Amino acid sequence: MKTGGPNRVGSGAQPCWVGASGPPLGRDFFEREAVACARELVGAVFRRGDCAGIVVETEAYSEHGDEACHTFFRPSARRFVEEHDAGAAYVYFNYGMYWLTNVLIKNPRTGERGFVLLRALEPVAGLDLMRRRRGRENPRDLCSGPGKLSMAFGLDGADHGKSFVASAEHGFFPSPETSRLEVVADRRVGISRSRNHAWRFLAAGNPHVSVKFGRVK
DNA sequence: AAGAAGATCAAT
DNA sequence: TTGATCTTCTTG
Repeated sequence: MKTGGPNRVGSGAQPCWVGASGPPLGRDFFEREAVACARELVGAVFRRGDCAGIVVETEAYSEHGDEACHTFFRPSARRFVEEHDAGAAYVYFNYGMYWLTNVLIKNPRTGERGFVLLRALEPVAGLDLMRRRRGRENPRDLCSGPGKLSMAFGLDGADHGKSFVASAEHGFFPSPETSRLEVVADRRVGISRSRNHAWRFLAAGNPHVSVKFGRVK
């Protein structure tokens, strides 16, 4: 599919964007377990402004039984979980250089809470804007990592605390890819604690992931 | 006040 | 493999 801009298609109350096949994911999608949300977000379309991409890699972090989750060692993260609703953007600055983007997950029935880290997207709209923001040409260099995709989509501290439940500004949409893609689970990337959990989810064989399946040390 | 660690990236 | 770069949290 050739993409020049954010071609709005379809009609009616719910707009559909490039690659989207239905209404945006609502709050209830994020009111479940983080691991299930992370797995099922692979294949969805994320849109923000004129940019959009298919989610091809995510990671789940859980408040309980997971020492890699920020809530385990950051009081500010625990406060964030208390003060925000499911679907809120948790955007933080890492290594003094990059913003990383998460979605807050809260299950009101079980009380389980956690995050889904967006690790890689396959760009489908707004590529020229992404190229300008990233200073790179190759589509594979635009969103193939959590720092890269945040930069490509212009996500930063100003988005921290905003809701990712669909708005005029941004949202997640189901896409035909959701059912077409094969999703595989692997160990998470770049962490030192709780590395045993297979909570990284990838679109099998997709060239836009940050680290290929099986390549985590 | 100072130090260490950290969910990364790009160049060498 | 290494350097860049800085916020959050802990310790003294």
